[in-house]
Amino acid sequence: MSTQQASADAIVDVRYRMRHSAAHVMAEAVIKLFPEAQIAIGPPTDDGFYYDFEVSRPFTPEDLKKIEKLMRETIKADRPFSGVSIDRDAALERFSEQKFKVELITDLPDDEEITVWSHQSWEDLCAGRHADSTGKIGAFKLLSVAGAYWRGDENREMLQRIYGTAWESQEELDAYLERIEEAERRDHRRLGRELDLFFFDPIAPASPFFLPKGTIVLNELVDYVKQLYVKYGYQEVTTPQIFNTDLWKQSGHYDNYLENMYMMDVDDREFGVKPMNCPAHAVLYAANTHSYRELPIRYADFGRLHRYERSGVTHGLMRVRTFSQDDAHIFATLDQIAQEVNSFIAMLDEAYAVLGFEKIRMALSLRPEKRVGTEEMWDRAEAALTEVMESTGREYGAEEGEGAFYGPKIDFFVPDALGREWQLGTVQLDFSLPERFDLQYAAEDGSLQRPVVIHRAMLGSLERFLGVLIEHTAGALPIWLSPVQATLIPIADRHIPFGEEVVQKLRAAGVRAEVDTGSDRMGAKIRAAQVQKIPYMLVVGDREQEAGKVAVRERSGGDLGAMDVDEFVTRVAEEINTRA
RNA sequence: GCCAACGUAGCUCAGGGGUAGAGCAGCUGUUUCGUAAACAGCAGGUCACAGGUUCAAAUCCUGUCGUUGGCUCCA
Repeated sequence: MSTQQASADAIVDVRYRMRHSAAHVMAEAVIKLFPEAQIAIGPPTDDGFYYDFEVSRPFTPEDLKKIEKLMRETIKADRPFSGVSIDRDAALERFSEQKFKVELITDLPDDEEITVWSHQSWEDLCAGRHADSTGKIGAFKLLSVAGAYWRGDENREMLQRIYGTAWESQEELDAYLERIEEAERRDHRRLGRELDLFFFDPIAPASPFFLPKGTIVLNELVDYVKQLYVKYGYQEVTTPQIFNTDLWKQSGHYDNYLENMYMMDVDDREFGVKPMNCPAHAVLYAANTHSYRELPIRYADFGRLHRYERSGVTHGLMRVRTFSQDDAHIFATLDQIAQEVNSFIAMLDEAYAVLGFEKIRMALSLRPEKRVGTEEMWDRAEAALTEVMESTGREYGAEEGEGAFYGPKIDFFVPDALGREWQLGTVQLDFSLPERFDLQYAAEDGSLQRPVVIHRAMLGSLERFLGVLIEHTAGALPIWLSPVQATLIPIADRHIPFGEEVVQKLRAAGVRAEVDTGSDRMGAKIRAAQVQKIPYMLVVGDREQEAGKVAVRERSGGDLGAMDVDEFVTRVAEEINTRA
């Protein structure tokens, strides 16, 4: 282990202990104020801590202030932490008034050591790792109250969770709070409005309306994906939006996904709006006979999907009720799985590199308890995916039991501005769909064989992808995705005709450009363009007009000086075409 | 779906039982300006929706819808 790594781990450990200790001190304060409170658990988190309580009424902001005050007293008193091991009966006795602790103790395995950690004025059932004393807790702040189910089970008690954050020093705490504020400035919902990309209206809850500018971005993304599809051998198809429920019964969605579907009765028959493309692609495949020579067949579909999501789970563009994906289904032989997944990951890497996504987490999800298919199929499929993952030479997590019931999968996660992870890409093997739709191909020996289906999406939901992209770039999208790529800023009205000429040249070269003809001063026009994150601002005044040039300013603030109009047109068109 | 908070002009927000406010954006006029905000005027709201209390409700109460932060879910 490197020295650098060791010191990073040390910081993580110090923070873990400090935050874990802060949780204890907070519980002590809550019990002082609410003696009847039932306490649940209070662990440290990535940047803070929380503790769950069952109380007669929800906490108010005033309560948080009082709790903070009591916590400061305990921290100031600098009470030492110590842990002791006790036996089960003693533990049950000691926490007999605390039903959640009793439940925890009862559920601990027989050979598990039971410890109690105390900082003198308070003690808690706890596995430990604490600061030496309460004085080591540093700068902290209570952030919010939220409901949380006991043991994460929606059928159990709803508890009140208090979230807090704690850092070694006030400076660190301030820096953390500043990071949160910066993340809020990057919030895609806020930028989506400011940049005129999209908005939401209660008339269609959790369903975005894309304005012309937002639609340009989506279309550019799709155009790019289609370009990759040519290179990687995909065929685009177009399928219906609404299907008779016979399809959903055959695919299994009627039994397993009905609560997420929009259903309707027409002509005394029941129809469902598609939440996924796969059944339609199975119908497409089954419409013809297929030879092994044709495989793999890759059907791509940008069709719009609708999924009813429970109220309370939707979030801006990240989780919506209607969206489209760069979805495709690959019909292949078992032997082709590895190469197909490999090829998909190569394409995904290519796209993510172009889009500037670096922090990707990959997770391999393996067979769940409830599943279809034979053990041999699962063995082969998991082996194929594992082999592919290993061959990438990159880190990935293998998660037992997290696979879909129809096959194992690899998911690709990218964080948003606040560090919350969203699944974008996915590649999933499916043994169920080919069975349900009796899909076949003629093998080399003339026998009829069952293909495997690979579900895969690279960007995933285009809406979610755009949301993450906006947060990553703080709205300064790469030039090829920018709705307006260059804006002409005439210094006085007499320069507008020249500006229009330049814009015509830019547009002829495929550049999205416009003239700011308003009566604002140049400074205000520049500011407006900066706020809109337009990549290039082209100032034209007497000097430029006379010389047939434009004064080029980049949104980064860089001044490239005066350039010949043709030179700039060539340069910017090149930049756009290469997706630089 | 659950817990909580919030919903006032296009946006960001103030007001909090007695005739609806600001900034920005918009429109009009003046200004024609050299790299992040010229000046003036005008217009803009069933205070989410529906009930209730009251002489009087944006304000208090109830419900509904929506949004936000969590939880659960995420084939």
